[in-house]
Amino acid sequence: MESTFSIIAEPSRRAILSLLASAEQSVGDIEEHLQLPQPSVSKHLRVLREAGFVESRVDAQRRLYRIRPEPLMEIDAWLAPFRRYWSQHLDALERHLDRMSPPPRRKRKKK
Amino acid sequence: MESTFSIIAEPSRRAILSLLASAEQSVGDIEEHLQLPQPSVSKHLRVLREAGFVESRVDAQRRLYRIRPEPLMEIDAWLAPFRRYWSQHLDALERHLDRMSPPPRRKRKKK
DNA sequence: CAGCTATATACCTTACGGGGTATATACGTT
DNA sequence: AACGTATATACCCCGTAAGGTATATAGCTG
Repeated sequence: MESTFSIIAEPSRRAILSLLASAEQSVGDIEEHLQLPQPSVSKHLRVLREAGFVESRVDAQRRLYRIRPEPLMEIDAWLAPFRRYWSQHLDALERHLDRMSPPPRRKRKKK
Repeated sequence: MESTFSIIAEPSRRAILSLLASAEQSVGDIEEHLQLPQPSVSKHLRVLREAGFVESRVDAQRRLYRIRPEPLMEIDAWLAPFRRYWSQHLDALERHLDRMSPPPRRKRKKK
């Protein structure tokens, strides 16, 4: 687990980040909101912390986690060269997202 | 290998996409630019193609690959909720990138 | 201090994806 | 048709990361 990109490849980690986007949360808050086992949450938070996506502060026995934007900015920066393609496909995104929302179908080709 | 995000977790695939960002390329072109074995390039292209990141057209025995922006737009859209953090950290990104360029140190704690 | 709550870590197991190598397919050239 | 080039696919192997379970650590409360 090295790169910034592989960190956010994990769905639970993206969910955690999205949750933290609105506000600081404790481990327990995350556990409850996302319905994940506590050790799992802690493990993901460790990965996110070590990669700089989040930082924590202590509040009694809890740790409150919050977003650190730098790694996300890095991803945003990586996208820059592709933005010139955006314009032509203004509405194609919605269709794409619709098509992608059902479980990504595995293609069994040439049976 | 399902999600849009896990696709771009792979460094070679990101390199391929970056290469295609500037212009359409054949498999051989990619192979040579990135110094990757040909089967590896073909395999990555297959993954990228099935996930909608690229499309190909035929030119004699070659296949010319080009970017399809939708999945990248999806990532861009996912970043939206975090953009409100950008402003405070205008220059923090550079320092972050500097700090991250050497191999991400694995922490061996409590031996 | 004992016991409770909150969080972190260690350990085991398993699945999956990527690298490498060999081979198949498709088209082009002579 | 035979051969060469371009690309795709099949197969095997291995590392690694995620899930689950158990346990350790830290702080609070009585």
